Amino acid sequence: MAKRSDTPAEETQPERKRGSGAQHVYEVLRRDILNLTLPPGSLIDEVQLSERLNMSRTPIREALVRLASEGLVSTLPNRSTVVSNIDFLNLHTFFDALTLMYRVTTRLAAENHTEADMAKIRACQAAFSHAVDTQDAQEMISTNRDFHAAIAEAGRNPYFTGLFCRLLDEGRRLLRLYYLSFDDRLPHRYVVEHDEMIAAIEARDVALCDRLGRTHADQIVAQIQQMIARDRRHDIPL
Amino acid sequence: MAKRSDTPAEETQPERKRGSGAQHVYEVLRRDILNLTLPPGSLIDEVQLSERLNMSRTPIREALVRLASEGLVSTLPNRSTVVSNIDFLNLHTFFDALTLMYRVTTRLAAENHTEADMAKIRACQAAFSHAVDTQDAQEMISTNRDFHAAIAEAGRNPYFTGLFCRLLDEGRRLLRLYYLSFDDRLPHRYVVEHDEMIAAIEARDVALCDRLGRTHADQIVAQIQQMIARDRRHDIPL
DNA sequence: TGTATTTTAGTTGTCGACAAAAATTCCGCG
DNA sequence: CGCGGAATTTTTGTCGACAACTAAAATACA
Repeated sequence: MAKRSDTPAEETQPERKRGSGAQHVYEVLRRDILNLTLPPGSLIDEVQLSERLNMSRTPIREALVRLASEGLVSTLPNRSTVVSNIDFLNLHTFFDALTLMYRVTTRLAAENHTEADMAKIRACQAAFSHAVDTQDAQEMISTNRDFHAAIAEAGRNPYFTGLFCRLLDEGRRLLRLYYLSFDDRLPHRYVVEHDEMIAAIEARDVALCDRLGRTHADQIVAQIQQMIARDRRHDIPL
Repeated sequence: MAKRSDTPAEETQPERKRGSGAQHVYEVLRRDILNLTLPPGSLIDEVQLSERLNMSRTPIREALVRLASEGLVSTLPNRSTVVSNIDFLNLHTFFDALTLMYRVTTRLAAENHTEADMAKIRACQAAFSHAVDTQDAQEMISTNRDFHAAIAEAGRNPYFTGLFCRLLDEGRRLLRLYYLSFDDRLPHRYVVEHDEMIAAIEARDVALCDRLGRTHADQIVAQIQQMIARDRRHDIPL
């Protein structure tokens, strides 16, 4: 495959703290994967990465193992590791899990949130609203994820939070696929729904949170399905 | 021709297949952690392990990274990694997640199971029933986990299956803590409930599966809480 | 004797190198 | 010109070694 000259330059100084090597490459790779800078199916070359980040292959391998156990990359034995591609055939399982987690985390947030949690959630919502105002699609996707992650954190259940964040990241890649140069008026609806969620959480109205979580999930699922359906037309061979 | 490997005992000969080093130590450590052979808080010494398993530190580190990202061990920076201890203060979050996953996976199994799934589930239930008959506590814990994991597999949602298996493993450690030399007549009740679950799944009765999953979870949660409460008495200082 | 500081031992994180396996190229033969 | 197999190249999995860092032991000092 042809090398791309616009690889993200991460030339760090040789001055690095001792334990942070693997952590650093983990964060870099994770960010690039979620931003689709490394599109699904990309081959990850260890020595190329080690040269680019000025470190040995050992910390890179450690980061790859971590990413593999989170499902972000797949490593074939004795073969190169590739960025996991999105399983369009089983998207419904993703939607099922996402919907349930939207509901559960919002409910739990209503029950367990503190004032500090609400402050964080409001800050995330402000960032999301700003991204919508400025029509920044990438920022919208990222801040939307942070908003719901903050709600999950307020729910105080690390098991749900862990699964939900994983799902949100997967959704981040999905949305990024279709949001590359496209936007519509739907995001305003999300801003409104987010505000409703905040109010319901603060009022500790569990039933309302459940309903809002479900409808919000339905919105996003419907949007993604619509995008896929619209995109399907290009797949017809002539 | 590929070389034939003997029984994967503790002391493996230098004859090992190339890619299987890290996998092997991962499985060994995982088994020992879940069996409480390595009790929570145990320090894991890399060089000691490398000597015991006749391999370098590199594959051992890879296995430790994987275990850490699954939460089975915690690795302090520049310090030794220890087996994660059970968070008794936040057990309720564990119970919440476990209950929800019991319900969801059983429901999905009712909707999506095939005949092959039912065969596997029945085989697991037979193994569990046999363990109950022979009063083998360790085998009961292990086969009970496999039974519910098989139901989750039949539900065909890898996100739920992943979280559920993680919870079941955590529960395996919890039960093992209290089942060391103790058993009562409760397991028979589990056999009956398992049979009811199988019937409900096969009948594709989603509502009944939901109810059975919830009550089954309640049983287990109540049992664990009772064990903890009984154990608490010893904690009173005089 | 108790406390602060230095020394020492031990463990982890990183490195470069080497061997095995796969991918690729090269070459002979039909 | 195409194809099968051997040789080469590339990439991964593993190894031993070393530096950085932590914890404990030993020493100095009030």
